[in-house]
Amino acid sequence: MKILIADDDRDLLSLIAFALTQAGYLVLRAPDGPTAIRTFAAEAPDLVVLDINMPGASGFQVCEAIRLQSRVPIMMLTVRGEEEDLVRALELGADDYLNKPFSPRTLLARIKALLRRAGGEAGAPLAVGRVALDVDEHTVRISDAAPVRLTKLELRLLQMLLANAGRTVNSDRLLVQVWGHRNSGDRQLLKQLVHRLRQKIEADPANPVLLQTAAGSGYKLIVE
Amino acid sequence: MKILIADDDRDLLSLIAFALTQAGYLVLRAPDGPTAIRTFAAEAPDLVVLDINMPGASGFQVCEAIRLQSRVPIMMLTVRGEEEDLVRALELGADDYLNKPFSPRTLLARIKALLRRAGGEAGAPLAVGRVALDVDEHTVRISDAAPVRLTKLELRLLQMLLANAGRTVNSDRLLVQVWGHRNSGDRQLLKQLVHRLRQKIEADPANPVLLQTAAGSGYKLIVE
DNA sequence: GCGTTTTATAACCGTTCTGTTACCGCATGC
DNA sequence: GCATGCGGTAACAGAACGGTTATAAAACGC
Repeated sequence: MKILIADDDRDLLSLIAFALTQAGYLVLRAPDGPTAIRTFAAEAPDLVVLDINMPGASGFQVCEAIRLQSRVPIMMLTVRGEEEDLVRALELGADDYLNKPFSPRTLLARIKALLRRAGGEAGAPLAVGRVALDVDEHTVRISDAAPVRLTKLELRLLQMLLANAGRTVNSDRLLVQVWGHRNSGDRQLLKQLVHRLRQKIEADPANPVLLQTAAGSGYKLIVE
Repeated sequence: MKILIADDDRDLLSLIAFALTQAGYLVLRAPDGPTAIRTFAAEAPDLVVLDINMPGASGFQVCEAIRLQSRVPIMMLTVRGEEEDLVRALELGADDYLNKPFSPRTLLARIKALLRRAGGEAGAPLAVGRVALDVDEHTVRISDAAPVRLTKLELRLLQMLLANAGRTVNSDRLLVQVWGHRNSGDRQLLKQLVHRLRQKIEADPANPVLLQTAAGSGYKLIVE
């Protein structure tokens, strides 16, 4: 589980990072808004914690930017009493908020709750239906077949599709989440990667059952 | 074995340093928090002893800073009665504590115990399956073969793998845990170390059975 | 001090992965 | 018809990766 934390208070950032690392999460840090947006695109974390006051781009702007491309759970850090900020954050699509100051313990509890609510808090093997992904080992297992080894990019793509299992994921979003920086013109990369992934996970790659094309928009993973 | 001691009481520092040097350890001293953090980064000691009250940065802060990059054993020196401090220290990831005042003999005993159990991350046994690691002697024994001498780094790597026996350990994590500070670009170090370790513990180093490669992610130890 | 061991750095090689280019088939629309 | 856009496939070259060897630098033991 990857968690992105954006806060310009270095001490607080360290404290939070430490607490979450201890709890077994992989922590990504961002000291300001632009970095947060870039890191989000590059790493596709499973949850985002945003401070509202940050240099470069406020938590609001970051929240908005992220919501354009993802439904990842977002937690906002607010200052007690600033009711207006809170309302605005929730309107922009934040999922939860926490008043400063708070204890790491509280944050951890809320994060766990949020992840649970977001669906499938799984530790190592991320399994949905017939698809079981082992991120550590870089392998997938389809139904009861032998595990197949995946490359870094294949793994990322499958992670993204699995996180949105059953729903179509936009090609542009996949490009951003898998490669992190590419412009949307680079469709060929995705085409190739899908093709290579199908060779590995489909019984009949020419007639895909799991990884289906949504013509004109993107791809989706069928796991029933 | 390098031990870093951080304490602003010069007399106590000298006493401890003397006792540990006599016992055969290499002692690094730090009179304050920032120095401790800097020395840790530069020297990557095998154990850290921290006083809680120090100028510059408290033992808590130093502990936190170290834990962000390493799982090195940390012992905290506390004042009897300050229960809260103790709890906080352990929460921050300290491994043991000692109430002041204490005798050098007691400290030495506790340090030895800490170093002994430092191998396995959650107190894992030093012997798993066919691999038996003797941290004190710097040796491994595979099945019933003769014990093999290991260097410090080889030992550290094997400790980390053994602590996660059967599971893949990420290359970046290994770099951090074995060297303590390296950036992830330094793959060559790990490559070399794995190679040297295989020469020592594998029956056929060209076809490793115990220390296997997980392509794209890291290495794992197979102990069945 | 000296020689030995250990660790770091560099270079080379084969394999795998990734990005690129090209081509094919198909549907759409003029 | 033909041009165009889109998705799938094939082929290839450069990059990245892991293993190996060699050599330099640092640490260690005496």
